[in-house]
Amino acid sequence: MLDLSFLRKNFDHVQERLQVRGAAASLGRFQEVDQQRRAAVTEIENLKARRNALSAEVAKAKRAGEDADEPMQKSREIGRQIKNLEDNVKALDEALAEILHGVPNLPHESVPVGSEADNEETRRAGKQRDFDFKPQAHWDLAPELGILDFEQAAKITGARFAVYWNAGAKLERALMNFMLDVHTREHGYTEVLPPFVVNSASLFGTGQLPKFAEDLFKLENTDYWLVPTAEVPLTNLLGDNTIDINRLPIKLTAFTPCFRSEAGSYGRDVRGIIRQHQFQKVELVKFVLPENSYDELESLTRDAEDILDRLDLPYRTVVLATGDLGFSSAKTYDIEVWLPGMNEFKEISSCSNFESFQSRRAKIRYRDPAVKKGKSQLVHTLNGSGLAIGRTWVAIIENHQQKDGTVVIPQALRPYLDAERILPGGNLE
RNA sequence: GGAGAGGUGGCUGAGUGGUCGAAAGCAGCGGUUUGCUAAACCGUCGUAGGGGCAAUAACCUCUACCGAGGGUUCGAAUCCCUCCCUCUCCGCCA
Repeated sequence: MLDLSFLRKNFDHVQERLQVRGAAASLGRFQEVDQQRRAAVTEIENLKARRNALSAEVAKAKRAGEDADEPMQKSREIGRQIKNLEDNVKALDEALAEILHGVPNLPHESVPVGSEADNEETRRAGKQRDFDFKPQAHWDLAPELGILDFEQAAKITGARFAVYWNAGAKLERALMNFMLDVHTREHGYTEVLPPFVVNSASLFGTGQLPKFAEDLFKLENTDYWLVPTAEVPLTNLLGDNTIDINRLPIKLTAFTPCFRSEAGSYGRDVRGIIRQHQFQKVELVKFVLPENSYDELESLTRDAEDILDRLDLPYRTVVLATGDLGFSSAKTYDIEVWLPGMNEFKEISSCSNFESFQSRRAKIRYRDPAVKKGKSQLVHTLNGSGLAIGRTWVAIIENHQQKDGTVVIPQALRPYLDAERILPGGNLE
């Protein structure tokens, strides 16, 4: 959410910045509604001031044992006027909120202008292997190895779910532990295990609601939703809070499953486990001082890339162009891992700086006693996948597959599996 | 699931219809004093929105906020209704 007074004072500038991300229309009738609302609010407040004065008169008269019919009569009349106006303001409030909640964040000036085609590669690392055989896609190789099964998942649940067997399940668990260990022991994140179910207020705080409800799973007859990402519980963990400046930056990491309805993506990534209704992820979230947030975005992205480096997985990092940015983000790096079986780079992490877009919604502030009389200010929030475990699983299977149909486990992961290789039949060796 | 007790500022906690944005204490901030640590004393101390005003400074002023939302009333922290949350006991359960 953008700052209301900033928006008022810099309307043309905001309009311009929204234009470059293809959201110029999102402001709608903002100015008109805002003006009407302010006029009505001022009128109500004036009436309330008069009513309060009259109430004081009533109180005074009654204490003195005098008659108070006249001010009571006047006050009652004003009360009626206020009631009428309040209905009007309520409607205008709702209209304004609807507009404001639907306006995406403004792109940072360093973000390339354009569409997805204008995303710019900022880094490339790891060596893409030369295969002396045709590498298989994971949706062929993994079921062949007996570590991944779609038919039984379809039976017990439905499409876009998978069952992991044997070494497949262990690999997923090993990746979870490996990622959490690296981030907590070496990158300075604090591990959290949050609820996998959140309420509407939390989803509003991070920006999924009200606009993207159709992407989520909601539990029937409740205000509960399955988390689409740990970003939601982690970011809202500090919601409605004023943080002491000495505690910043706060860096959190969590493992959670993530649930997404994938409405509107029916034709895409239908094979394999690239796009599932449930996948596991280790998430990184930071709360930082505004002046540091872009440095923090760089280091957060490095923290995510480090996992790929350690797993000998080739990748490239791209900065998303304005038109490809997510709703809440001011700047995003996508990390894309190389998948030789699928023969393409595939997003495995998305690292974003939301500036104050989320903290304004979720009310996450900090106080600096040295500045502005210690008035509280909004923190900047960031997050990124560190990493999506399912896609990392795919990357390991596809990149480290051997001609004989086995998969070599990367060195860094061996202590977690106590094995070097996945054999046909889904066993470890 | 059943019974009961509660939710008030950064914290503790008073307040059952008007003079309450809210006592008191603690913490914080500014100062005075004592040779240090520490203490004592004085002062100050919520948030948000609008207007004065051109200003994201100061000041003045109005409005709102005592878990959330409705209602009663000239007037609500206080009375009524609904919901949420916390605690205690019982039941059930991993």
